[in-house]
Amino acid sequence: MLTVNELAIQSDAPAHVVRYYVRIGLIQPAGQQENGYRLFTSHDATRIRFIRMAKHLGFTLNEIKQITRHGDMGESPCDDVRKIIQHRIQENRVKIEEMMKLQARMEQALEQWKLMPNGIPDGNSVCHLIESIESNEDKQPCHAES
Amino acid sequence: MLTVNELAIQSDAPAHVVRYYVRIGLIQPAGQQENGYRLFTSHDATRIRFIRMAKHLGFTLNEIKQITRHGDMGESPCDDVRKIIQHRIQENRVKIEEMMKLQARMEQALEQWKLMPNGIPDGNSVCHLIESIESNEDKQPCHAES
DNA sequence: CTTGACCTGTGTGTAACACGCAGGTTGTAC
DNA sequence: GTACAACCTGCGTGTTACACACAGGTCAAG
Repeated sequence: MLTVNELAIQSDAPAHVVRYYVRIGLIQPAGQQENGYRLFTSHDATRIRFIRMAKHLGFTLNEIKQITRHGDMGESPCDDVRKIIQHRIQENRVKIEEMMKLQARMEQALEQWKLMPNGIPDGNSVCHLIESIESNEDKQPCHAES
Repeated sequence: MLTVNELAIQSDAPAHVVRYYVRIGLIQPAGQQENGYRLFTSHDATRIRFIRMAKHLGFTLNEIKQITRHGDMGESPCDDVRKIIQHRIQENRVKIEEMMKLQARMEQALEQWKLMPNGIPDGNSVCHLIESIESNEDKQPCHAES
């Protein structure tokens, strides 16, 4: 039987992360010491390593919870796993594109600002650097911000 | 004097976003109706448009708060603005790289799983698809997850 | 016995909203 | 003049995956 800290070492995860996983019900302690300390088995270390691998692959903790729940009930989670990651690939592609657009905007702004002096704000303007950018992008009615 | 909804229309931002900005103190109502409805001026509409522009450039709301605070005290925020965006460009570059690595991991996993059947979990394994990935990456002691 | 280092569970903070609630307001139909 | 529906109000809470703080418990050294 392992305490939180021992489990953290066994599973190669920070102790506060182990506590968090316990708190949200991703892992359950097998028992309890008389002083309230939670006790775990080496099976939980395996479980935590699984969680970390799944996270590394882009699964959220909620999805991992569903997957382990399925697993614990003897059902195969593999179909869900395939579906989720397909969806996540699409999502991520969009996010990356947005972040690259943001990157371009930021770099362009910084370049443009090199030639501009610092201004002192008045009632009409807060920061003329930022205000000088605005309508470079075409404004469609959709909301496509980061 | 404008109500929240009118201000939202004037500034081209969703009303719930306007309410949020009020809540965190990014904008303050100029007055109040006797029924508790908050009232704003057209100056606040300009302020909100500024906030949205700054956000579009990658500034966080906290940073924008600092910037507007500086501006309201008559100090030039321009130096901070330049520094922040330089830092943000570095940060964002790292994030994009991480997300592209994640993308590669996900795509590679999905490809690899095409040849694998769905398994039924037993006591040792939750999902053999996920477990089949693990040690492709070299494990450095640093934590380089998303 | 006391000191100090470490460990424990739990509460709260993070970013930027989204959503829901109970109640207030406005417009129209009757 | 009132009934009803649609809309609007402020505010509380939920979201993600932790990080940090806190007050107290535990253990070995001196």
